Amino acid sequence: MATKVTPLSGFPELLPAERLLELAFLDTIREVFELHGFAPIETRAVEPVERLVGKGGDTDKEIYAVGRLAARGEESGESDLGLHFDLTVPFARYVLEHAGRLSFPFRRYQIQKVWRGERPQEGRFREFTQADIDVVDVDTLAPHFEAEMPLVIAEAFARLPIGEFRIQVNNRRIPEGFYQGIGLTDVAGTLRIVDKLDKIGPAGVTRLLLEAGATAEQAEQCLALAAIRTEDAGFVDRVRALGVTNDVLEDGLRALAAVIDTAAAVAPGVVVADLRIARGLDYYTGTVYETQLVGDEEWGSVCSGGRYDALASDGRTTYPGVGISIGVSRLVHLMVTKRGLTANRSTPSAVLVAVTHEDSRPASTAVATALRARGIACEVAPRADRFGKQIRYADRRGIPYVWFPGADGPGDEVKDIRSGEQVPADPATWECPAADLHPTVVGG
RNA sequence: GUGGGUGUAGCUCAGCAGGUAGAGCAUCUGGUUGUGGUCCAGAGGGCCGCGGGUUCAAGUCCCGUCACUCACCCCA
Repeated sequence: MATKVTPLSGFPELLPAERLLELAFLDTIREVFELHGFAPIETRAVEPVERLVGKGGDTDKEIYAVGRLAARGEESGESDLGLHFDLTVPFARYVLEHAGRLSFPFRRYQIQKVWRGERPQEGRFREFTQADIDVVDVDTLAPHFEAEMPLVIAEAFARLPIGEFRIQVNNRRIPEGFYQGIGLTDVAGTLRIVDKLDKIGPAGVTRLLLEAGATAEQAEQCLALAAIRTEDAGFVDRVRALGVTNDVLEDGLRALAAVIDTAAAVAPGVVVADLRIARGLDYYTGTVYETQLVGDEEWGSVCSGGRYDALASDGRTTYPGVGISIGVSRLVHLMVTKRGLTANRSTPSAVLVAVTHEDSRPASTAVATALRARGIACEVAPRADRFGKQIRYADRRGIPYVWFPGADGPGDEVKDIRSGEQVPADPATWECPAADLHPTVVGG
């Protein structure tokens, strides 16, 4: 039965060359994560719904429910399951479940799909991949981990062909204490409004704040705070100059200054204090991160996270943590569609072994086996077409070399179809140039 | 969930005073009988998203519906 196929909005699928690009990104990310000693884990795709709800604010209603078709309408007694919408909530559950077998502080990385049922848009998907690192400890978490997270990301991003980027850091206690200090009680609501600053500008934010019940002076103070952005701990004096005193505020200033001082010493200019950012899910309690690509800030954040002190608790023991997550799908999608990045071929094959005649296919297969034994990815031509077609088969896929087996015994030759150069070669000794061994990232 | 836009060939799109479906690219074949890319010639390929209505006649007008898309919300 021929059913018309249509794309599913928000569930993107990549072509081979794009997937190879994504894999190249993932390889780099994983390598850097492991260089920093993060241990790999994977959690199941589903969690009991009651564990997911209430953790991510408005994401509650975006959770995908999962159930057996046969369970519909029956009193199954099964607990309701939902697909996880991030990797932090499942990780918190994982820590509680396996605490007895883990060593703390526990540092792990996790690269998996997550699902959110929100309306898709450019660079916003319903199914996407996150690459997440977190550190959790028992009862207390040393503050230096909050400086470490963005530095690991900075190292990974520096190895990716994505250009310049800025990791913006804030501490939620700063706006919280500040807003309280000037008499605003709806901290979350105010944060949400101020967060729109980039989109609607100061006048728009002022208008919304006034509508929310703030005075003109309070709105002005909010904007003054949000305007502060420094590459070092200079933000502390600028906040103090606003004349607001509050213990929570002071606490936040101290914490953020510590993160910025540490980060600035290692990666100056990459990690900046930006007091307007407030994002992240509801469970963040202190430091929060957000990352933008320089020149393409309107794309939104491609990496964010923060510190959470109460996400994982069994009632007796609390496991505070801090983590940060790369939006791999968004990053790759934007690189492909906006910057023209892709892989230089649509298959891993470095060599196409031609088939002279169907009768001699075993000889071609033997060549391929010899090449593979030495780590050279290759495939055998699907048909014993005339050589022009076999070369075209390779050309269409970006395969750089075509191997022509000799008629009888020796006499093999390999052709670089880009240059046209063709030389005698032996499958047991031929060296594929390192640059051609694997697909590489091109474009941009 | 709310509002706007768009649904025609694999892809990008044209067609609209209502009169039995087009272009470019891609694919395939041949020129080129075992060495590609250029060029030339040709071919295949469409319930014009779906359902209903108006009409002698609907890809074209009307209504509905679904999908995609942009914005809001929220977020990687």
